[in-house]
This record gives sequence, C-alpha cells and structure tokens, in this order.
Amino acid sequence: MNNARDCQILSASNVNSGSTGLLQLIGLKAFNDLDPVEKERLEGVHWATKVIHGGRTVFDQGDDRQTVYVLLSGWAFRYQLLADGKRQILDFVFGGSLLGFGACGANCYGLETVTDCKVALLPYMQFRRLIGLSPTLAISVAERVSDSETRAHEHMTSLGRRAARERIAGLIVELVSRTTSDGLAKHSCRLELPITQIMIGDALGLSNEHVCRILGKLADAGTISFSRNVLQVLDKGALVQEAGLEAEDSACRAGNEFAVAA
Amino acid sequence: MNNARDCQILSASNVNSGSTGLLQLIGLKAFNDLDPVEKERLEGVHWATKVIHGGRTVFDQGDDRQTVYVLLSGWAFRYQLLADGKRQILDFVFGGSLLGFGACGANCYGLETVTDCKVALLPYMQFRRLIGLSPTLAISVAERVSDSETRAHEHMTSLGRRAARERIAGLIVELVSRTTSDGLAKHSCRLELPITQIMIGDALGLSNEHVCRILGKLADAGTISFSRNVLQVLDKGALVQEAGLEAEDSACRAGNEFAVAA
DNA sequence: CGCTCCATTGATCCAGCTCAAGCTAAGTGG
DNA sequence: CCACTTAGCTTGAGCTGGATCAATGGAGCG
Repeated sequence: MNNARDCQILSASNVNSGSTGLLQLIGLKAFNDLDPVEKERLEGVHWATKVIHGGRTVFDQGDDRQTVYVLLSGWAFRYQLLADGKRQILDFVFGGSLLGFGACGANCYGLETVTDCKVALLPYMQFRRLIGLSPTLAISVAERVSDSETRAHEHMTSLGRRAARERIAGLIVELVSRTTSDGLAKHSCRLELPITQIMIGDALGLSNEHVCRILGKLADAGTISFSRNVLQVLDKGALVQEAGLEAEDSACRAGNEFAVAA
Repeated sequence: MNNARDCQILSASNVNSGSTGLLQLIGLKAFNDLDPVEKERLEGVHWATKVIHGGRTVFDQGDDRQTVYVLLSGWAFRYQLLADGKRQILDFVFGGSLLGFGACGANCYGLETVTDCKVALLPYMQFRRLIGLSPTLAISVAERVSDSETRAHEHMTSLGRRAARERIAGLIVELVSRTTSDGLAKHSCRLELPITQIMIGDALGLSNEHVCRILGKLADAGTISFSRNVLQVLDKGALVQEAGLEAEDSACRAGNEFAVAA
C-alpha cells in the first residue's frame, strides 16, 4: 500500500536499518535536525524488525505491555471484543503507526494483521526510557497518539450519530485520504483495500449483510465500485456528500504544522 | 466533584499558584522528583487561571489552537457537531484533563462547560515549546492523551456494539469510577452528576426519550435512581452486569504504573 | 474435491427513533 | 407574590433502519 513511502524514507537516508522504526516515528526531517547528543542517544538503540503474516493476532486486549511496535508496511487493525463475541474494530492502521504504547499496564485493545506486515519493535520499558531521554521523540509520540485520538473521535461521531450509508462513505473517504497522498484531489481513483465487508461492518457497528447492501447501493448510484479488494471511487464529490462531510472536518487533516521552535 | 483531589494537591505543595496546571498534569510526586534544571524551566512558566461559568462554549470545533487548558475543577464535555445539528459528546472531562492539545492546527472538537470550571491555561505555542524542554512533561502529555484515547476506544465499542441499556449502565460505571476514588468498591453510592439526560443521549448516540425510558427501567429494577442530578447506585453488581463488563476491561484502570526509571 | 471463508439476496423482526403532548421546576420580570 | 417563560423530563403511539435468520453462490486452498 504505502510501501512506497517507506522505501522513500529508507532510500533517502543512510541510517542503519536498526533505526527504521524511529525514522517512521519522527520523520526524516526531524531526524536530521536533531541536536548531536540526542541523535546519538536515539541512534544507539537498535530496533528489531520482523515480518508478521496476514491474519495473525499480534497481541490481545488485556495482554501486558511488553513491546512497542511501529508498523512499517502492511495493513492491520486494532479491535476490542465483547463477552458475547461481538467485535469492534477501533481503526485500521498502516505504515507509520505506533502500536502498543499507553499509560496503563495492559493493552486495552488487540492488534490483528490484515496483510503481511513489517514491524519495528522495541521492549516496552526500553522505549519508555528512550522517550524520557529525547524530547523530540516524546513529542512525536504525543502527536501520534493525539492523531489517533482524533481519528477515534471522528469515528465515534460516525458510530453515534451517522446513518449506515454515511458511515460507509465516510470510512472510504478516510481510508482513501490516509493511504494516498493525492487521492483526495482527484475526481476518481482506484485503490487496493485488503479488507473484507465483515471488517467494515465491525468497524462501523453494522452487520456484514447491511454493509453489502449499502455498498451495492453506492455502486448502483455510480459513486464507487468495490469487489475483490479493489475499490474504485468513481465520483469523489458524490462520495464526500454521502459521507455528510464537506464543511466540517476539513480543519483537521494536515500533519504536523507546528514545528518545535525551541 | 473531585475538587477534593485538587485541594489535596495544592495544599500538599508549596508551589506558587502559577504552576497549578503543571502539577495537575504531571502530579506532585513527579514534580518533586524532577531534576533541578528541568524543575527550574517548568517553574519559570506562569500559568494563568480563570473561572468559566457553566454552560459556556470554551472553544469550538474548527477553531485554531491558541490555548492549552488544564481543567482544575468542574465538569465539561468535548463534542462534535454534524451539519444537520446532531451532536456527539466525545467524553465528559473534569479535574486534571488536558484540553486543546493536538498535532493538527485546529481543534477537532468543541469544549463546553457543564458546571463552573476553574482552568489553568497557557498559550499553545508556549506549551509546545515547554514540552520540548521537559521530557517529564512530554511523557505526561503523551500519557494523558493516551488515557483519553483509551476512553475513546471503550466509548467507541459501546456505540458500535452495545445495546442502549448496556451503554447507559456502562457510562454510569465509568463516571462513578472516574469521579470517586472508592465508589468502585462499595455496593452502593450516592453521587452528584451535573449532566442532563440530553447529554447522556448525545454521548451514547441515543435519543433523550430513550435514555429516559431506560433510566426508568434501571430504576424499576432497583439498580439505580437518578433524579435532580443526583445519581444513586443501589446495586453495584447488577449495574456492572448490565453494562456487560466484569471480565474484560478490568485490565486498564490503574494510573501510571510505569515510572520512568531513567 | 471438499472445506472454509466471504459475498449476496430475501424475509422477517425489533430496538430505538420520531412525533406529539403534557408535566415539573427553576427562573424572571412586573 | 404571581404570571409567564423556558429547559428538561416523562409517557404514548407508530414507524423504520438495520439486525437477524436462512439459504445460495463464488473462490481460494490444502
């Protein structure tokens, strides 16, 4: 998906691969701007990397925090399960996401891969110590978490106050805008979404049957097509309108506008 | 509500009142453990404090970030509005909450006071610079945001996958456990909740009529009573069961278990 | 080839919404 | 002190969006 981005970052730098996770977190520019002391500290840490196959549970809700992951490539999702087996997908994550970090001692969500995923990882306590030594990293972490919180808030609003059709259109808009850098601008686009309708349902609080019906209706209307994991947005404007966005939310999209002018 | 806690913190310290916001953020213990350099930096910053009356909008969704607030006492809530006027309350906040912080340039939610609120505040850019100078503060911020994200995730799961009755019971359990230090333990308790049924509905994605009916049913069952802003939990066990919790979620409750052993 | 997972379509049902109306209580101004 | 207003609570009746149940049809895969 956005492996392209990873490769760029990797090829643009001459850092040893043990710092890949770090780079994903703070970005190449911030890394180059680091003061020498901090840079040395951060570079001294070796991040393990590993590939996890698709459809695997990386950790479960309730597990003790042992590891912090930075997703380098591939798709995964975070979820919570209820006693009766119902599942809520909290969000879909891909390149750059920080996973497994949190204030309390246990993970409050599970993580499952969708496609094969490359991850960088660090023992939790080591990561913890590291952010105490590097303000730049600490700020990046705060920002990552804040981004994710913002996404959670948008998602909550959809679940609580939007109809099924709006939720689905909204999710598509979100995924397109997060996975492509230019998808937002174009009238139409084509994009591989490795997720099932069941996952869409679990993310949006809908049954898979209903998701299917509504995707069908959106297709009938000529707004999108979605089959065999290939999504085509045929009419961006109509889709955004279906999502009930447009006016609002345009506010919070951009990345880190505030550089830290220390 | 938990003014008690504030007062404790204030009286236990001999710090000038300009640091109140800071103390709420990082806690008294962490403050005393600070290394001298960092402590001096943090103490050099004067936080303004101010009282905002109940029922006021502090900032709107979409407003530029200008100020970071730390809520010292009182109740408020964060919300998002849709084009058609529907409102989603993201969460209720009270003493200790960090508000208005985020990675993007504009606030993604609005903030409205419920009761009169005392807040400590700092210009956004100044706060930004400050966390760049103090890893301890940066970590606190990351943890605050992470706590809030965790709450958002729980809330999302309720909205997406739980029935109205479970959502309402769950919200009550959450509020009781967040506002009291011992309410969790007792079989029954009494507590002033300054929120309306309309707010409960907007938080849980329900109509106020439905909230009313279900509160009535929970009262009929002898689980709670709620009138004139006074909530009584009569049967804690039954309430928790109604919420469909118990097994899960016990995991993520405690505060900061990981001290930074640098 | 058979298994399993997912998508699709139809039929039925119900939780929660909407609309409507009356009630209570706290202001508020004369 | 009372009339009037306003905001929130309560209750009833009917409707509907989306769930549930059931059955069928691919499609990858061991």
